[in-house]
Amino acid sequence: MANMNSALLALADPTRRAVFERVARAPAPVSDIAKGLPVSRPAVSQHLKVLKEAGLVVDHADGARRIYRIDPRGLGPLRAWLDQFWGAALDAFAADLEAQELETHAKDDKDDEHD
Amino acid sequence: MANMNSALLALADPTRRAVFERVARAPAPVSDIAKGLPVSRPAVSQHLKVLKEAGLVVDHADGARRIYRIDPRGLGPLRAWLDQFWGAALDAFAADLEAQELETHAKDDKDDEHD
DNA sequence: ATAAAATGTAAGTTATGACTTACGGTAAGT
DNA sequence: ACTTACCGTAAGTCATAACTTACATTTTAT
Repeated sequence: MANMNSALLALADPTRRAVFERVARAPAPVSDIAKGLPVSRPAVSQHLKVLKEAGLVVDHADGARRIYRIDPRGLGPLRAWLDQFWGAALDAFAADLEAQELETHAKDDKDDEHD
Repeated sequence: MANMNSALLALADPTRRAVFERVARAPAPVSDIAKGLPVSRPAVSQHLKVLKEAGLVVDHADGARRIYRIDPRGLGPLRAWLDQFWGAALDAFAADLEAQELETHAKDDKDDEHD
């Protein structure tokens, strides 16, 4: 998949996000990742599978172990989606909100309005 | 709340993300938002409540209606969290991955992983 | 005053997913 | 060859959350 939807779904779970952040700090085998987490090793394997299918991590064999590392490119679609609302929308929001609040106040304080 | 976790949780659901995108296009009352979606109006109300608690939308009364509009500032923590991995990590990833693949090739050519 | 419109919430149902233990397969050590 | 370590997956349990209908509240219109 590796689209914005799968990345969002993957990162929404706190445990899985902890796995992602751990892998982001340094590449590590599954057992090491599970060491610092309050869930079992198979649970970590399942989380890594979801992260991998979302394009957020990559793995490679190292003997009997599998080393997982972050793939920051998987965050690209999500970041692009966010930027849709971040730039111009932020400025527009401030102006719109202010104008809207002025209207609301004018309606609320109708006993105090003049002109 | 209005932290990164709540924003991520809120935007992970496709229906709720559709509500968010609809509100982002233009402020609208609940009924109008529900018009273009395949779920009931109360469902939209519940989604809007989650989005509001995550700081992603704001609402104000307009007679018997409530107008919802996007609050792009709610995306701030999420964006900041993403940038943790986006900048330097992206460059480091390319170099690390290349080096790692060289090691893998040098040791053995049994790489069977692909997207 | 009554009715209608717009919305939020309560209650109940159901699907999904996060977790566990158990098991099978592969690689390394003795 | 046998044992140990590392890992992925299957099966089953359980909590959560997304949805529905029903109801209560507030505002507007007749």
